[in-house]
Amino acid sequence: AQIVRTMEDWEIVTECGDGRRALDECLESKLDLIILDIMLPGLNGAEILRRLRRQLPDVQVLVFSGYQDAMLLRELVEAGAHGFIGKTAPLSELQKGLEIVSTGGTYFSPEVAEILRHSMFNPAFSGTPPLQRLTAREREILQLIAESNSTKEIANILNISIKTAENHRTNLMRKLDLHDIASLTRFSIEHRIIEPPTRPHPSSGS
Amino acid sequence: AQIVRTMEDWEIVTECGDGRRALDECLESKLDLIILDIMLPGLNGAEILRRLRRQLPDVQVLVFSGYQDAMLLRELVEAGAHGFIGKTAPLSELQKGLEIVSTGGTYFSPEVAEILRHSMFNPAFSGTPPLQRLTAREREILQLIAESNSTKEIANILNISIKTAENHRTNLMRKLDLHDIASLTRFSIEHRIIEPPTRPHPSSGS
DNA sequence: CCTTGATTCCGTAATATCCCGCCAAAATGC
DNA sequence: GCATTTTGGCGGGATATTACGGAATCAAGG
Repeated sequence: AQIVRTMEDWEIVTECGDGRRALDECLESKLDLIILDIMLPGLNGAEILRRLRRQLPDVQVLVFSGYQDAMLLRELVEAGAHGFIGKTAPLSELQKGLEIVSTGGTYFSPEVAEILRHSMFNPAFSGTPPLQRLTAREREILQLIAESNSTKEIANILNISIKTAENHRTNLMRKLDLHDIASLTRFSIEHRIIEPPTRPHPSSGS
Repeated sequence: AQIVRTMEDWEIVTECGDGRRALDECLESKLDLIILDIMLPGLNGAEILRRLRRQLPDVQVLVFSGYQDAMLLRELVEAGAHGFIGKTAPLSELQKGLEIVSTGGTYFSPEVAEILRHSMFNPAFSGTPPLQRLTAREREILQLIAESNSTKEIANILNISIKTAENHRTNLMRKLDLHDIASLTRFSIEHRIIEPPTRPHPSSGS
């Protein structure tokens, strides 16, 4: 996650690869604008966004991601993103997005906006997706499970008791109707809670 | 899996969506040529190929798949595939492949052959990949684990005792240096042992 | 202000499963 | 024959999973 402060010029303040740390950094230092990279281990971008919104309702957030499917975009918009830039977008778009978002506007790159418009009138998106039925805490535990953390490790990471972590897992399993870790892992990949595993492909490199 | 018998004309004999059943069908009915679709639940195509080779060394196998990365192709060639056709290939290629393979030859579509040639001289492929260090049985158990089967269920599916299934799992976990189900699931997706989960994308359909 | 609802937190208990050692016999393949 | 694989067992600790109940917190809405 790259965190940018905008005073008179752009200045990179922090850059960290862990979701939970990124959230803490955002909350501590009072920023006006944040460029959020999703797909972070420990706590994914959409989750960071939801929490940021509650505690810092005024901060502007520009999401920066390599994936841009309709579900993910809707999730980010509902979580309060002010803009979205694909990782393949040219630098000019990033600059434009930064200017607009920093002045309180919203900016989505053209293709992204098109996807969002389509999804608005798609009945397939009318029902609340099962992922949204989970609480923030449950989504957090789900990601940690899919990242191979045991219940004890999760409890240590979140500073809660083992039993609490177990209860959260029980609840999210019931809500998702998934009752084993392999299913939760696949579900997390499907719904972009964790990074989709990519097979090493040496034939196209080096 | 589509199984085709070639007598004078092409005739579709069986079509089944389960890997283990497909293997049984192949072994029972004596075929000359098999079109094998990989990525089957229960037992993936590469695994079927390895076993087919042992019991039916003379059968011709044409692999039919949507994925065509270098690792997967090498795996299939080593397992004894006589040909490979991508799912996006035109019907003419399939026809050509069928003719060549049925007469004892080998056919790989042009792009696929190119990928294979490159991989031959790529040092990244020199070392034996960890997946190959597993035995056939261990790969089978690995897939079933990643498909959310419990140890008891695996034992029932394979008609072995629970303890045996546990031993296989223990051994494969040690060989892969992965010690939890979430890791095994992600590994199986990376290495195409199970279907890579794809997020439903309603904006492009119906 | 107070209540409601949701969320989060913590606990006990019981069962099932996982995961790890150790071991050994039968089948298979070279 | 010999190495590998596959099969099976005993024991035991750690963890997962479920079910039950209770209490503190917090964000609204009456």
